[in-house]
This record gives sequence, structure tokens and C-alpha cells, in this order.
Amino acid sequence: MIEPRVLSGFRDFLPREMMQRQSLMETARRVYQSFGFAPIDTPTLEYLDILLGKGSAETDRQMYHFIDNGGRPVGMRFDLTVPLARYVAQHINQLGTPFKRYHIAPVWRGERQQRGRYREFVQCDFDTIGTRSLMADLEMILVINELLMALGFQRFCIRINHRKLLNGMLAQKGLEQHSVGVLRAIDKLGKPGIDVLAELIQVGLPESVARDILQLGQQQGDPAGVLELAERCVGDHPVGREGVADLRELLKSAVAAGVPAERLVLDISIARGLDYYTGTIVETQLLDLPEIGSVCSGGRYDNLAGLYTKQDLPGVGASLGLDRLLAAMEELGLVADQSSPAQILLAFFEPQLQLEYLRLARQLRSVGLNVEFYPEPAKLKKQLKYADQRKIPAVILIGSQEWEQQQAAVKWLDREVQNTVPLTADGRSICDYFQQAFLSTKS
RNA sequence: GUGGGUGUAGCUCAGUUGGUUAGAGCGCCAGAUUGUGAUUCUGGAUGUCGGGGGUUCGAGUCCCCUCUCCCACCCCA
Repeated sequence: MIEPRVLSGFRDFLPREMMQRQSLMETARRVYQSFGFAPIDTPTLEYLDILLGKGSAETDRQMYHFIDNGGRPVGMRFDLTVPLARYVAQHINQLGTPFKRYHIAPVWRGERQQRGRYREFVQCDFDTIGTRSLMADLEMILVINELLMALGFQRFCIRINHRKLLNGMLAQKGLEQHSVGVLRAIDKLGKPGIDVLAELIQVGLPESVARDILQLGQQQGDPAGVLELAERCVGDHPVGREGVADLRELLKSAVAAGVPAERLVLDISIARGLDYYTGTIVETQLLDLPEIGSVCSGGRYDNLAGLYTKQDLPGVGASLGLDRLLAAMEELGLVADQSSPAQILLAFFEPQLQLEYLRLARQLRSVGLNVEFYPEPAKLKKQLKYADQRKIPAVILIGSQEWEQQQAAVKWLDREVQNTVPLTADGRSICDYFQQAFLSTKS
């Protein structure tokens, strides 16, 4: 016998988890579409040269790739942004700009699995291509805020940074060649037992600059204070000033557009990330489970499509990490326990009424209700237990007594009530009854 | 990819310095007179003790290898 198992970092989903995933995806779709983002899809496999060298050496190393049966080097997509760049470069003439799309699909990364980190996971991306307007950056923040709220979260924060801030600061001192090392060091700010200052100096920064950066990083709570300090640090360097001005504008408009100010955190330590980001950078953290990492990240990349076309196609967008979010919700006890999409179980009571049951089930389904007919005339106890275990809320019981009186007993398992509903040939009354019942439980 | 830890019934775990037929709770299944779940009572099934090799008269308990998951690094959703 072959032992049934799945690859490390890959997972099966039970109905309960899958229903939750679908509901999260549906919410993301709804929110994205409410801002006018259009759905697209791209192949899971791309020519390897399309995918390589777009993120960093590290992302290349983590990519799944192989030679296909025709001898072509192909890769499995590592994220949805690089395929998007290829996609717009190829189709921008038909799409027109600005082009707003969303894309919900799995991606693959060959890295070691940890909690909330898998080798196959679904990203829910949304991006705006073809405009440099800061309005698009702002919209990214607004979408993230709406999205998290629609998913049922109140306690989260959106950490915002700008690539030009640190770059400008370093350039001002002629230290831009150290930016990678600085980012790596600064990223460790929250972690215990690490002397970030020492690391910064070791990277090659003069102590005074290192102190400034450290101070900037430690003030992440208060946007106004950080901005003021940042302004001093970047001096009169044009790139740095641009970063400061963008951030100031972004924060102001986000609050004006309705994002609670306490959710917006300026944090220069999130300046790491994929190499293609050039401006605004955001990460989203759940305050009740910060250690699981960002559940929604993104930023502005002004030169991504430039690898595939001479057209100037700047972009800005972010990605919700569906599987990481689900892992967080699981841990926080926020996952619904229903494991069946059925709203109603029609009990199989009397074998001679079989055809009547089938007709009733069809009538109920025709008005949009999810109805499951138990496949065999088992003991009532067993059928009720079946519904209870799957959290199917209602059970219809029609035995010979009910049938003679042309009525149905409706038992609600989540409450302790059992109603009697009249049966008619067209099923109208019982359909109305359930539509009414499910309408009121939803609101 | 590197380093550390972990792995006993579906789940959470117990299992004395290696010694006979490996346990608990929960869950699951079946019953408690004929048509009612989640509560109660009674009974029942379940594990090649992650897998492979070794040491030993004898290993769930010791050693090696491998896989898994967790944690850290790296990186990131």
C-alpha cells in the first residue's frame, strides 16, 4: 500500500476550511470590484526567463522550475505581480490606462514551511497600472482598510513607508551603496536582544547617521514626529524630500477619506521587500496576532513592466495573503464551524414518500435555498445528528402523519424550536417560510 | 537552503532508571420499547508508539538515518 501523504508546505483542505477560504475570497472580490478593479487570470506556468531576475537572487532561488517535455525551461509563478507585468506589457494596447485589475490565485515558493508560511498559497492581488498619481497609492490604503474590515477585523494597523525616504537619507550623505545592509539591520528593530545600532555601524554607516536612522525607526508610533524627524534627516536632498512629502500627503488624505488615524503607522523598518518597489510600501498587521507577519502587503513599483516593454507603465498595488490570514483566523478562533453549505436537510422519513421529498427539494432549490436530501431512510436520530455535526441549521421532517395533514415539521437545530408549515402542491408556502427565515438570520 | 526542537488512538496528551496483553479525556460507533440532534446513562471499536536500521535476552523508552510539524536564520503572504 502507498502511504497517503502530501508534500511539506502543501496542504489538503477539509470542507470547513475550504468554505472559509471561499468566503474570504468572495469578500475580497466584492471589495475589489467595489473600487472598480477588474478580474484577470494568467497561466500558472511561464517561461522561466519571464520570471527570473525580477524579485531578487533570493526569490530566484525559491522558485519552482523545471524543463517541460518539449525541452522548454518553465517556472511556476512566485507571485502575481511579475506575471502582471508581463501581462500588461503584452496587452496594454487593448487594456488602456489606467488599468485596474485584481487576481486571486495560488503561487509557489520553495521555502521552509512555518506557521502561516506555506509553499503553495493563495494571494489576492489588486493593482493599478499606468498612473503615477498619489491617488492610486491612497486608494491602495483605502482598499486594504475596507478589505480588512469586510473580513471582520477591527484591530489591525497599516504600516506605511516610502522607499525614497531612506534612499534619500543615505544619498544625502553619499551612503546609498549601503542601503541593502541598512534595510536588513533596521528590519530587526522589533526583535529582542539585537543591537541594531551596532549592526548599522558595522554595515558602514557613520555613528551619527546610524543614530538618526535608529531614532527614526523607534518613533514609529507617532506619524507627525517621525515625519518631522525624517525631514531633518533627508536635508535638502530632492529624493528624500519627495518621500517625506508623499507620506505626509498620504497620511493626511487617508484620514480625510475615513481611515482611523490610529490604524496608520509610519514605520521605516518595513522598507525591505521585493527589489522592484520604488515608492510607497505598506504592510498590514493584525494587532491580536502580530507575530504571524503581514497579511496584506504592497507598494509602488514604477519600473516593473519596463523589463518587457519600452512603454512607461508604473504600478501600485497590494496583496492579501489568504492562507496566512486563514491561519491567523484559525488561531484566533474566528473560523466558522459549518462544514456543509446546506441550509436545510430534508429528512428521508417514509420510503413511500420518496418522490414527494424529491419534488419538495426541487421546489426549495428553485428559490435559491441549499437543500440536502438524506440519501437513505435511516433512523431519524442519525439524520438529525448528521445535520447537527455539519451545522446545517434546519431539518424538514415529513412523516406519514404530517403528510396526511399536508404540513411539514421544521426543526431548527441552532435554536430549540420546531415549527409547523403548511404544504401545498406548488411548495409556495414552505419556500416563503424559509426565504423569510434565512433573510432575517442574515441581518 | 542552514541550525535547534518535536512526533504515542481522529484530537489533546500520560507512559516510572529499557521488562510481560500500551493508557486517559474528548471525539467516533451502537444501544437506553416503536418518529427527534447538541445534555445524561450503558456498551464498543480504534494504535505495525512517524518510517527504516542498530544495540539488547528484551525498546514507546538507548544510538544512527529519514520524513513530518514547530521555532530561529534567510526571506516573505
